[in-house]
Amino acid sequence: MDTQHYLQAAERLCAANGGKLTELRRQVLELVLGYPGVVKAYQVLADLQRDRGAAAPPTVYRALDYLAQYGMLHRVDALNGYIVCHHFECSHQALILACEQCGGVEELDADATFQSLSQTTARAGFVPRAQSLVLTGSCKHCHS
Amino acid sequence: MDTQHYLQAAERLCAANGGKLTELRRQVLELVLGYPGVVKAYQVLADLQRDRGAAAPPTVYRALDYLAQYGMLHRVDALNGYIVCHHFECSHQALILACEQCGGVEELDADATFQSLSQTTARAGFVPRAQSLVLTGSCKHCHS
DNA sequence: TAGGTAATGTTATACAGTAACATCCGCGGT
DNA sequence: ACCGCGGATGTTACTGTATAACATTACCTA
Repeated sequence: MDTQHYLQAAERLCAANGGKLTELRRQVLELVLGYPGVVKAYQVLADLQRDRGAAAPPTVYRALDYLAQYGMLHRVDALNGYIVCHHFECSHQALILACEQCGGVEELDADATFQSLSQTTARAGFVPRAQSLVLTGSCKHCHS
Repeated sequence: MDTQHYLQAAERLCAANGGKLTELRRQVLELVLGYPGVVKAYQVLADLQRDRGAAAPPTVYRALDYLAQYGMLHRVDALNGYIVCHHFECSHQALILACEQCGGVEELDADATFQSLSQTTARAGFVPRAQSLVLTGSCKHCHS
């Protein structure tokens, strides 16, 4: 999916949730799209300051939170960063593989895994919130 | 396992890895043990300052890192905190269930789950590092 | 056009983590 | 006993991450 179609799909997703892909959100989404892997909030902030002259942390955090809330981005806790989700239109659970060596990130569909996890946690009476699972490790290019 | 036996086991674990459960590390471990769920580094720092008069962030982070390195604690990225592992003596993968409502944390053994995850990631050529998986959601006392 | 709501701007600050270097302390070798 | 070494801790200062609180704007609608 190229950037144009991606952004159109993002607009539809926002609209479907009663919101809008505002100029700021679109700009932030494009910035994150421009990075191959995980991006930090303050990197986006710096880019934003370069592009539009002024921006403060809340500005970028609000946009990132919004985009993550509806699945266009995934927050990667282990890395304090964000990655683009390239298939938010299909309902899915994401399994994010973050390489500790090269910083690269890959996303797998993990509906089946999530099912099996849910069964495990059900025995403890625990209901997991739909979310992204993150594994750190080494990717195929990096493991020695 | 009561605190006395737990600390003795911790001492053994440190020794087995060529280290020591120093006074500072023991103190930090006891502090974390005193909390029912997840604890933040700066909470431990405050406790430490109360108990011994002075302490700076590196002091507590070094101790926490050491304890987590050998499995006495687990770091919970999603919450920027740490929890005690009550069964570090059995080799295991931890599956941590963190309740978003009450802040409570439960830990399950997840060797089987980790196996299945590894199989999934192997198809992408990815080798996950042994680590703790964290799921957020709602525990049996809290889901409405 | 007044009033409400969502979004954004602004300031300040809280919270999290680490770099760099100084000091101490226990221990093996002589 | 003394030296020298390495691990652990202390200290200072800083960088990075995130949010609270409030002001302002933009836009829709009654």
